[in-house]
Amino acid sequence: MLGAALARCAACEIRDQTFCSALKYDELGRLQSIVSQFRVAPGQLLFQEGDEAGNVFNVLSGVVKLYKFLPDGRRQITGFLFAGDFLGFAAGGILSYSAEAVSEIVVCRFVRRQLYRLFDEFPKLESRLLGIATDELAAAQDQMLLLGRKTATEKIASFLISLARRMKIETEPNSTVPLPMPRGDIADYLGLTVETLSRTLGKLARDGLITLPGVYRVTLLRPDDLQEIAEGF
Amino acid sequence: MLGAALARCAACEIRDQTFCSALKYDELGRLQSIVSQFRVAPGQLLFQEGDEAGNVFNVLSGVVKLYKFLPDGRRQITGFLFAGDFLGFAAGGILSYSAEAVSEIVVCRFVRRQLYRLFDEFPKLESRLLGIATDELAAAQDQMLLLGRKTATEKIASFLISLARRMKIETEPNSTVPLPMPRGDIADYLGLTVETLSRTLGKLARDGLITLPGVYRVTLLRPDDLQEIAEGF
DNA sequence: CGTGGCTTTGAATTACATCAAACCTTGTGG
DNA sequence: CCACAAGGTTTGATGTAATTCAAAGCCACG
Repeated sequence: MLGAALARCAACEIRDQTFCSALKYDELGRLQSIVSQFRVAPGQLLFQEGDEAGNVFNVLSGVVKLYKFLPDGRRQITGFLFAGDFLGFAAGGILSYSAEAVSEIVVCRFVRRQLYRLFDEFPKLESRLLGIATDELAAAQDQMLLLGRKTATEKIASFLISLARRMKIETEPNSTVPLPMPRGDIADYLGLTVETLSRTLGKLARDGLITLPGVYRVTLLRPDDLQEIAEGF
Repeated sequence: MLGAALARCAACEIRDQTFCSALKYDELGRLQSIVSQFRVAPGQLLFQEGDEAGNVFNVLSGVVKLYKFLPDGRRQITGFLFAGDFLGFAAGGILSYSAEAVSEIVVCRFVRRQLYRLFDEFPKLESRLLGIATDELAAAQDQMLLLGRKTATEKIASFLISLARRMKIETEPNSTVPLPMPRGDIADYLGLTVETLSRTLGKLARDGLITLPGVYRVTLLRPDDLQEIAEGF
């Protein structure tokens, strides 16, 4: 991480997408006093599997990936995080996954103990965090269904649809969605190889469901059909 | 569910394994006043995907499975729950998965709004629930790694080891672990077919890692080797 | 002692992985 | 400004782990 910068919570553009919005405007000072802001270059780690869970983060901009390894190098990406997302949940104070910047990112960093100490003063913060954890649990179950039971085509359709949703792009015909991560990351998120991913994207394009205007962009020609495929029809 | 029965929280044998232990002994009365106890037969639903999240539960005894379906009947079991486990987390007040008794079970049922109302009075309850959600999130990530990247053999080894752990059975050579669910459930939990599951269990037995003294029992002959396989070595 | 539902075993198929090579990009240094 | 590495992506040929389809055991229960 490069140098820290002062956060200006009151002026935060994405406050209402984060747990910070659990606090009222005039309570933000307490948060601001324990937060610092960082810029992180692509490929840099925010933390690693096995680390003490010293810090937690809010993503202000850019993309973060969470992942776990097997000893021989097989990797499963368990989530991509975007602006407004929280990271740092850790069972037993030890992180069981790694977090790495995919693009250049800006994050707000909280010392976990300081943030958790604020819970006494503002229980709404903890409620909000429980709500976030609950949402993530639901998303994790969706991903288990995807990994365990969907075909390559269904996995990719699901990914494109949910990416569009996460990026708040209207899924009307011909809307274009950025793919802000390389093929290897998408493959490791979907439990596929890059070759299968590439071939299956090609097939979706040949079938007239998408076009690939560039490596890092997809146009959804028939999002409704894509959605049906994603859901397993 | 059959008739309700009065709960006796003060006498609860597994209180220290549940969120209830967040309350002191003399505070249990507040919990007891909002809980009722039920016996549920195998195959009966506690709730279903799409339901309003009206109730939450603690499992007192028996085994519960959580699962999601695709429209054509493909199923992913996202978790098995045992004595002491909590269920009912729901994003946005709607349940995104179903819960069904595998064996005969006994559960404590709370009306969700009543329990969540207690959070104001006892913030420790909410902290505990956040801790539980955090643990489940970590387990969910482990399961994603399993589903996305492990081989059939590794999946089954992982399942046997974690089942032994969940059931608090010492994993020393020759300890026997009950398999309290049918093959179809295990397969749908591991993202396999029953045939592959059956064949791979057979292979583990032929390789001298386990024996199958009955359909619903496994003896772990070499748990350490099994663990190594589970972790992907 | 059937009979229906699990479980196991067998043979054939296939979706996806692996191995291999060609094809871009993008950045860098001559 | 161009040549050319270097890394990511796509395409092709082949291999295989797991699925599918099928049938035979095996209980457990009425």
